[in-house]
Parts: sequence; structure tokens; C-alpha cells
Amino acid sequence: MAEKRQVARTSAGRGQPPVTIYDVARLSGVSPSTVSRALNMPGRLSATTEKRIREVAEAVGYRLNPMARALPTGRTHTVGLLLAEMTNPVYLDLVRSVGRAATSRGYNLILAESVESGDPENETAQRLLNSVDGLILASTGLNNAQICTLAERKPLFVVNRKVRGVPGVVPDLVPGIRAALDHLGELGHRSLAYLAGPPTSWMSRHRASVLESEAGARGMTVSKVKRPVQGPGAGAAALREIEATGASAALVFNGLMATDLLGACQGAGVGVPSELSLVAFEDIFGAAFTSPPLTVIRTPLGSLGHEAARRLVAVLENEVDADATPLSTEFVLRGSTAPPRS
Amino acid sequence: MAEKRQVARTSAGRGQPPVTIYDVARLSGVSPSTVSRALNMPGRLSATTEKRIREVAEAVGYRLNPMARALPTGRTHTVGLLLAEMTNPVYLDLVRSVGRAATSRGYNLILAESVESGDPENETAQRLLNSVDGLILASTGLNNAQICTLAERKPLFVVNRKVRGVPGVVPDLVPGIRAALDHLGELGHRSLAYLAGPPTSWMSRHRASVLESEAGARGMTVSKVKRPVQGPGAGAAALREIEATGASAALVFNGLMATDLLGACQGAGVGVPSELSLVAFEDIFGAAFTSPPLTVIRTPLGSLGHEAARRLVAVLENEVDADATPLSTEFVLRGSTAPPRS
DNA sequence: GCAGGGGTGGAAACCGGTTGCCACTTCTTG
DNA sequence: CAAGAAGTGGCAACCGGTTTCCACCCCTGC
Repeated sequence: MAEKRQVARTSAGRGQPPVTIYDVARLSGVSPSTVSRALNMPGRLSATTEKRIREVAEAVGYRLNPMARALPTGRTHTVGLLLAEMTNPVYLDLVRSVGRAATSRGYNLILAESVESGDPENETAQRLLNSVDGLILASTGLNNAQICTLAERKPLFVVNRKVRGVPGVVPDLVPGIRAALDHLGELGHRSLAYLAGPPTSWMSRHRASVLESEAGARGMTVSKVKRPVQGPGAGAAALREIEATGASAALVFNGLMATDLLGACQGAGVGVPSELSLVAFEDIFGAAFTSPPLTVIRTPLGSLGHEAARRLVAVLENEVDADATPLSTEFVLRGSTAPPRS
Repeated sequence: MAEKRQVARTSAGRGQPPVTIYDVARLSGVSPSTVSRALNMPGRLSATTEKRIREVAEAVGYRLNPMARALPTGRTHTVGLLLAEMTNPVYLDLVRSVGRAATSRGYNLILAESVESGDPENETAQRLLNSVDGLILASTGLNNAQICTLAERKPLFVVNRKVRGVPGVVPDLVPGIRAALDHLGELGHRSLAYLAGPPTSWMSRHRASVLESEAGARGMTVSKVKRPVQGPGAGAAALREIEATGASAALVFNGLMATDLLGACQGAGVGVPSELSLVAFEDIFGAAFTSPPLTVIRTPLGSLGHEAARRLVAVLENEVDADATPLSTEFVLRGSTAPPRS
């Protein structure tokens, strides 16, 4: 007789227990299945009962339990965004745009940062993967094989990296790099240096390769400078390496390293742009305020995130494959370039 | 006989269906409940069966289905972070620290931004609330009543705002403001202006009030300047308002507005700090690179987020109420202040 | 007058875990 | 040596929805 609840609700949520479709069903004199249909199969029921049930649901403040829905359908209406590390302020844009694109289609965003590298990141990805319907990977340290394995389990998009067999969103580097090299060429630079990013970064290698081919086409040379170990003194170390190449202009993997390098230049009395021209990849907030303001090749990370999320949701909703909109880099001329020192 | 699956799995996830505890149970010759106990009630079973089950689970690659667990327990192991708008780069710190604190305790982070204001934000909050175990509100446009209503449903923490009856995390403004005013006082400033933030911002009002009382104690006056409508020209408008007050130094609600104002000063030929001293609340990335570099009162948003998440999880885990660690603002002297013009 | 078809709504299985209760052993202990 | 306690593990209910059948009703059309 006595209905004893076997499973105790957690005491975390104070207040009365949430109202379920069973409550709504009882109150409107129909069966639970009918309530379910009224709420998400418009037209399946007679207009009058549908309306009545809707009103009752509204009146008693019914709210769907996403977990309960997820169990039978297997769909959580959630997308995951995995970042290896997001110290770089540009990621704010990425996170925002992915979040907005997701919520605009009724999806929630689960954000995960795997500060650790290697296996832990894979572990994080695996865990994340069974809480979400689809995953977006950005700035990942995972290798291609790991990414492919993940992609077999759930729809997945990679941002800023190309992995064979896995859909990805990558901007076209050529326009930005061409404009930058044209500009540097007109100023008279012939010998350039590229300060690379982390060795695991596909994008860093990609930039180096585009840089090299475009520079070659213009009769310029590019020396690749490995990124020094990060931390205090990294900027100064990078500066020494760059000077050792004899380059008159440097292209820097990202805005953070560029501001760091700029600081090192000031500390070492190296004039920018009088003695060394600087062009940074990525237009971080603040790049316009440095002195001199940084000339950059802007990567549209916001658009990349939006695009990735948009296409991911399209896949999740079984829509005809959303055609990829092409995304491009853009050269933004500010003040950190000048003709080489005679 | 024929076991027909009534509920079709979505086709989204390719590959074989995930392995469940039923599979593990069958493979190790025990009942599903025993598997459940083996996996999350260490010691409840005999050591040998527990070990055997664990090995089988590991071997077949069993992964818990979080949704299935959430249904009976009511716990999703997820915390929500709701931001009204996160155009401000300082929020990256907040998001990261909340995310880290959450994942370090085994919780996922669901991030939501409600760009709209008013009711839509409340709607977002309500929806978010039944996907998570607890919620953190930052920079919210919600009113106190709405926040209290939310707090009745699930554990909730507010960041950078005080709401009666709802736990919150707010830094102590006094140290930062005292140091700033002492500094300005020594330089000889007597008449200050406070460029306020959005009228809905509790923190803006709080800063104004602390500013006023501390200034009064030093024989200084503070004129409150309302924030002009944002957009191009906002900085110039703010500058005119500030000049109209006759103040020789201005304190600005946040770093974004401060860099904007700084740009307007440069545009209008107003020397900073020679003609107008500037102090910004919030130490945004880039504030150190402006010219002159911005002197700021730093708000430890990262620590605030960490603290909020830490205490929230403590509540969710029914731990003895974690004692709040006091958080304080800090004055960072850079280059945007000088003695008043004669 | 009756077969057939569309419109409505209910019963019940199921998703994959968790947990209260109980039965059966095995070990203490008086 | 009997009684009670502790240790093990199975049964089955339950969380809150979704979805497949199916039954029933009413309306057509021949």
C-alpha cells in the first residue's frame, strides 16, 4: 500500500520535487504518453486536448527533465568543446561563438580544458564524449589516431587542424600571408624569421609551410626558429635566436608570444619596427594598444568556432550536410613594421 | 521471444552500441546490481569478485552512461556557469578557474551566455538549472527576486554581487581602493570622477559607495559619471562628461571602458597622465601594454571563480560548509597617474 | 448496412543505471 | 552446538521520459 520511494532524492535541491509529465497527466486526465505527445508532437493529438495539456503544463510550471529524455533517445542536446589549454585570450572568442551557435539551436555547451597533455587529454575527451552528442576539438594535443578513434564514437569537428577523415574547420592562410609578405616585400625585407609555436601544433607547421612556399615565390627566405621553453625569459631567448638568423622581420606564431617578444625587444634596446619588423598571427585583444601597435594576420577564431558548431549541429539534426562556408585570414596593418635597417 | 528493441538508438553515433553494466554482468557471471556495486562501492563485495568485475569492465571498455546514472540519483555531476555577456576578456579567467575547480572534483562545466537581457536570461537560467546540480551566476542582469527563486531550486552561488540569503563571493574592495586613493592623494588629487558601469550592475554601485566613503575620509570628492551608451563615440562622450566635472583623476568601471577612454583622450589631445589621471577597475589583459600602461585596481576574478566553484561543489558533496577564504582587491601601479596639472 | 480508413489516446516496454530488501553463507560467540 | 552477526550477492522497483502497438470511435463510400 504505502508507496515508499526506494530511491531517495538528494537533499541538495530544497523546495518541492519537480513536476513530471505524470503530474501533468493526472491533472489533465490523460495518460503520460499523451502528455509527451502534446508537448513535442504538435498536431498528433486533437487540438483541444493538446491545448488543454499545454495549459496545465504551463500552469503547474512543468519543465522537461533533460536526463530522463536523454536516456531512451540517446540524445543529450549537448555539444562539448575541448581545449587543451586556454590561457590565450583569443579562445574567449572561440568559446563564445561555439556557445552561441549551440544555444541558438537549443544545445548546451559543455566546456572542458585539459591542462594536462597526452594521455590525460585523451581520457578527458573519452569522458566528455559520453556526456555529449558531439564534440569540437580545438588546440588539441591529441594525435591523429586518437582523434580518429574519438570520431568513430560520436560526430566530431576539429578546429584549426586538418585530420584525414575527420571534418574540420580551417581558415585559408594564403590571403593573410600573401598580403603580409607583399607588404614586407614592398618595405624591402628579404630575409624573414618564423617564430614557431609548440611542436605538437599542426597549425604552426601549416603556417610555416605556407609561409615558406609564398616567400619562395617572392624570392624571400624564411628561417624557422623553434619556440623556446615558455616562462620568464622566453621572449629574450626568442629574440636572440631571431637575431642569430639575421632576419630583418619576424613572423610570430601567436599574439601572446608576440607581445612577449615585443617586451624583450624593448628590454634589449632593439627598436621595433626600426631595427626589427614584427608581424603576429592572431589578433589578440590588446594587440592594438601596444607600442607600436602590432601588425597582425588575423585568424577568425570566432567564425571558426561558429562554423564548427553550426555544422556539428547540422549533423546531429540529420540535416543535409551543411555546406562549409570558406573562412579566410586577413592582414591587419598597424605599426610594427618598417623598412629594414638599411 | 524475439527481443525487438522498441526504442531505436539514434544513428548519430556510428560504431557498435556502447557496453552497459548488463554486458559486464553477463560476461562476469553476476547480476547488474553487483556490477554497479563493484564499480562504485569499494569494499561492499568480496575482494575477488570486485577485482574480477573490474577487470572485465576494463577489458570490454565499459564506460558509465552519465545520463542513466543521473536519472535515479538526480545528480548530473555538472555545474552551470551563467554569464550575462562575456565580451569582456576578464571573463576568460573566470571561466577557466570555474572549469578547473569543477573538473578537479569530477564535475563538468556547462557554460551559458545570455546575451539577451531581462526575461530571456531568466528563461536561460531556468532551463540551465535542470541540467545541472548547481549554478554559478556571474555578471547577471537578474534581479534579487529572480535570483532567490533560482536559489530555491538548486544550490547557487553569485559572483561579484551580494544578494541577501544567497551565498556569494565578493572581493574586499577596501584595500585596493584605499591604496589607489592614498596614491592619488599623495599626488595631490582632490577632485575625482567615477565613470560608472551599467546601471544594473550591483558591483558598479558597490564600487561607487566604497569610493565615496573612502574618498570622504580623505577629504576628496567623487563625482559619479553615468556610463554613456556603448558604441563608437562612447569614450569621447565619457571624456566630455568627466571633464565637465572638473575632476583631475578618473576611476573607470572596467578595463574595456578604460582603454576606450584612453583612446578618446589621445584623440582629443588630452594628455594622460599629464592632464588627466586614470585608474581602472579590473586588470584586463593588454592593460599593461597601453601607453601609458594603465594603473589598475585588480579584481581577482580567477580566484573568485575558483572559490565559488569550490564552495558550490562542497555543498553538492554535502561536505561541512567550506569556510570562505577572503579575497581582496589589489592596487597595481603603472603609468596612467601623475600629479594634477598645476 | 458494412468494410475500411483516418484520427485519438492508452498500455506497456524500454533506456541504463541505483538501491532497499532479502536470502543464503560463513564466521563468531555464549 | 545453537543462535546471532557479519559478509555476499540477487531481485525488483524506480527515476522520467519516449515510442511501438493496439483499441476504439467516428466518418465515408459503396
